[in-house]
Amino acid sequence: MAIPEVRTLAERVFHQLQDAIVRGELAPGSKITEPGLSKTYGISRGPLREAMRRLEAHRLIERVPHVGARVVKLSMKELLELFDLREALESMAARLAAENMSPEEVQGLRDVLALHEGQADLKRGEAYYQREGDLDFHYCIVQGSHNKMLMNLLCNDLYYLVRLYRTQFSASGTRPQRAFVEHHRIVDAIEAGDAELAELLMRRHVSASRANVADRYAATLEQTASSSPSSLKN
Amino acid sequence: MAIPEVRTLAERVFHQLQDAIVRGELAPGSKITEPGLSKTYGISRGPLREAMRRLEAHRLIERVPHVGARVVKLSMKELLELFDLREALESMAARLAAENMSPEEVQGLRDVLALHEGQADLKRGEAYYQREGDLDFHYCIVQGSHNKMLMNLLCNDLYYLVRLYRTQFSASGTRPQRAFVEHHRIVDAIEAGDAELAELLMRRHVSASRANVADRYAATLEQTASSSPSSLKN
DNA sequence: TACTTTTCAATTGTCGACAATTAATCATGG
DNA sequence: CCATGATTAATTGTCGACAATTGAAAAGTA
Repeated sequence: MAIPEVRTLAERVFHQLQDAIVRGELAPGSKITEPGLSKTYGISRGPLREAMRRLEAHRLIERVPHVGARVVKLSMKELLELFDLREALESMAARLAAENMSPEEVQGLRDVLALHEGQADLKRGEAYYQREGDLDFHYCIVQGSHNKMLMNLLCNDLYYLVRLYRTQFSASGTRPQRAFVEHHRIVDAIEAGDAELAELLMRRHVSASRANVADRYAATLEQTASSSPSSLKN
Repeated sequence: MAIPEVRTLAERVFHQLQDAIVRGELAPGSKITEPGLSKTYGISRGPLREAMRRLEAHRLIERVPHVGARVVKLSMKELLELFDLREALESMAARLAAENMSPEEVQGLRDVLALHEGQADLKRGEAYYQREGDLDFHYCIVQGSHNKMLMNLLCNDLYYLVRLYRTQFSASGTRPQRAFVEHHRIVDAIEAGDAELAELLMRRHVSASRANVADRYAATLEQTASSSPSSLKN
């Protein structure tokens, strides 16, 4: 993930915390105290609080005045809502990408797909890495939309939330082959400049991914019916 | 606008600054210094910096490390991008609203429309207040989607940007009657539970609004062709 | 005069200390 | 034994001071 070079402590610790939360090193719902983090990262509370304010704006932590901050804990309901958002936004991105991407950019997309194809573990079920790759694919398309607002929204604001949900539900649930074919078809549509088709295919792609997550979650619910269904609340 | 009761200085000054920027009291592109604001609002730089970090995350100001912060200055390109976002998101909201709104909520929508209808200046061209009302209408529909992610995104993150653009381009350009009819038709579709139609109508509504803004801007551009076309850059 | 270098004032970044609020502990009474 | 209220420890909110960086004014040289 390569945290970019930063020039201030507040910025550095922001990225560090963001990463720690997304990776699950800071447990969801766990309380984070300023003196604690201050000691952990070796900085004073000033820049730390600034970093926390940014995390709060990005919805990675939740703060209550005079009480404290917690790593956001998510419900399946919200995860599905997030998928709905992505469906609306990424299908739009695909449409714009089909209209605006240059041949060079399309070639870049093809390269990304080829890279994934070479990934050995992709054909099998695991494919944790594929999740990254999958995201990179979506990343490229969003970039190809040439819509800065959309790029900021999806790649800066929502991206880390998506990764966080993924970690918290440990639902690296994949459907690699299927998704792979869909990716190819989407690129085909973009290359052909068929905006309408690209939009439709991306909408279906995200929707299918959502359904897949929902199904897997339902399955794990039944499996652990006896244990605490903690993720149900909210 | 009634700034909500806040329990900390940082939060209060955040809302104050947000309001000042959106209202145009802080000129777009103008540099804002911490000692200056600190004096203006009578607080120390600590909470002020936290407020600024939140404003930065909401894209109302832009910061450069060790240099300073400026009120965001916008281009017509970005405004149109923002409309594209709203088209995708609000049409989705309308669809969900048609599926999820209770009869009571629909009645609330009708009340909002009736309120606007009573507004005298609405029939004439000016109707600055209508913009507020128009937004309230959209607000209600977003709330009716019952999708918290969407509500946060549109009503907390993007709402102030929309208002800011509106102020900076002083494009209170309205098409009241037209928009009014469209609003009514959208509510009709929602009440009928016709999700598909509600989505389509909202999409057209936002799109028409976007076209209206673009046209007006093009007109003012031709009018002031001799003067400095400052809003063009970027 | 034009250009480089140096100085310097102003702003931002960071820190430690103090005040205010909270929630947890403990004591007290029913 | 439980409930209620006071006390206290810990955390958050706020502040002022100091260090670091920047941009511009001033001085010097060709």
